[in-house]
Amino acid sequence: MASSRRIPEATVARLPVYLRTLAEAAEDGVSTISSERLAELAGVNAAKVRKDLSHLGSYGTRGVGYDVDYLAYQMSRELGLTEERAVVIVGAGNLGQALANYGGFSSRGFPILAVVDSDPAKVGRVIAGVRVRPVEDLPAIVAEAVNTIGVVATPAGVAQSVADRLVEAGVRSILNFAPVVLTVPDEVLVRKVDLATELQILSFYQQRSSRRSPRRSSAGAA
Amino acid sequence: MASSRRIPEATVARLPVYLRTLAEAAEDGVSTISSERLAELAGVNAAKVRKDLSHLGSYGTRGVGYDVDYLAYQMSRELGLTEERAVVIVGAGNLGQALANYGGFSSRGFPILAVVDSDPAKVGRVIAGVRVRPVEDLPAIVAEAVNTIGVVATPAGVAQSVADRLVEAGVRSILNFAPVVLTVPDEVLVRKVDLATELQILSFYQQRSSRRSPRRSSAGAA
DNA sequence: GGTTGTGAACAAATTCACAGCG
DNA sequence: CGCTGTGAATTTGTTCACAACC
Repeated sequence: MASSRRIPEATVARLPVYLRTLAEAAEDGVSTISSERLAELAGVNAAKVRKDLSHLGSYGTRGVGYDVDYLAYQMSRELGLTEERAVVIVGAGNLGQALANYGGFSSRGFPILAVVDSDPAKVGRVIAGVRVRPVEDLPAIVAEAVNTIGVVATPAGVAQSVADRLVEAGVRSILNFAPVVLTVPDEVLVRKVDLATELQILSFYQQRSSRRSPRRSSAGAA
Repeated sequence: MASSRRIPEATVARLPVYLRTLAEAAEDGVSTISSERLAELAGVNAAKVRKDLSHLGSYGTRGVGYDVDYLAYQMSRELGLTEERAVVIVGAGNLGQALANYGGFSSRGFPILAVVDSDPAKVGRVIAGVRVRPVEDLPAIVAEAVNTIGVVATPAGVAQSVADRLVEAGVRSILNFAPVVLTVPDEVLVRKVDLATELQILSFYQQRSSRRSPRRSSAGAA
């Protein structure tokens, strides 16, 4: 038995992928899935899938595979998705609007609590069904829900001050889209998504590939 | 001497962060920087910075540090940013529009060559200064430039067919925002950005933090 | 003195390969 | 027999600590 706690970081990063894959399989009417098949759909290798899942517990059946619904449930629970979560987007510019309109947050369990902006001209507009509120409302907004995640979708220049306000308002997790390293207290969690960085990484591997593939492409089957 | 080729994947992923940090330092008039200072600004540890930079070559001066401009230049070169690059965005929905309007691509060396969409209603609109063109134009668009990177900003359902068309049109690198695992030939490179995934990862760590910090937060100094 | 560059020690992650179980 | 779960082997990445050098 190895269901004990402390799940490796690399595993945690893959759980959402497995979860999405399982949801798709369930929609297709699949009720049982092998590590081999799950690996194929998730674009990883089967041994890795088994090792990853073993960190959650022994939810498979030898000779059979994993029950899709049960595994998905256990995974959701492990990811904390069974608890209430919400998102507040700071910055109603292009990116903030896109994130609000992008259905993927709400549909995957992260309802958008509010969008705020410091520009009075933007306050009052309605984006994705929610009215843009002033940044000053942050403490009140965060108090409205538990476990609220702050999304920083502002220009780089103001990102740090926005982060400070989020922390002050009680936010403990931040998803940062601004190309800046945020400084926050130890107990606050930050993850960064930098779009230009991703392009630059692609650029690196692109130039040195005539045949060499830097183990990043998805399994090739047609 | 350790300037020899084959840069570790983990290092490559950090180079863009160093590069951005160096650019900021240069703007602030800094001409020389130590690994210690660069590490602080980039939010990593100094030994790691030195190890990372050593993979590029010996560009530092003992007792002094690194020449900001020179190091930035070497890094750009290594990342292939001195060569012509361009981006074609597929999908003129919310995300596609946001990505086009988001200045970060163009300003960091990835001009937007075109935005395409399969919806005739969207074709012809002007987004971020470029007219939306029909997907059928992809081969012509890709032929207009070298090393074009395709950005998939479509709903999940059509992402794979879009990827197929990009590959057919000659694209060798794809940045995928759709929550799907794309299947492409081995020589094509794919990187995925999944926004909901990021939230789910935050969610995982959020629930189990009362004091424990999962080594993800940025250095805390105030 | 100060800072790089790097071997060596350590830690994390991946992959192998197979025993164990249904 | 088939597939999971996992120890052991391997690979990759991080950190330490210091000699080399300006």
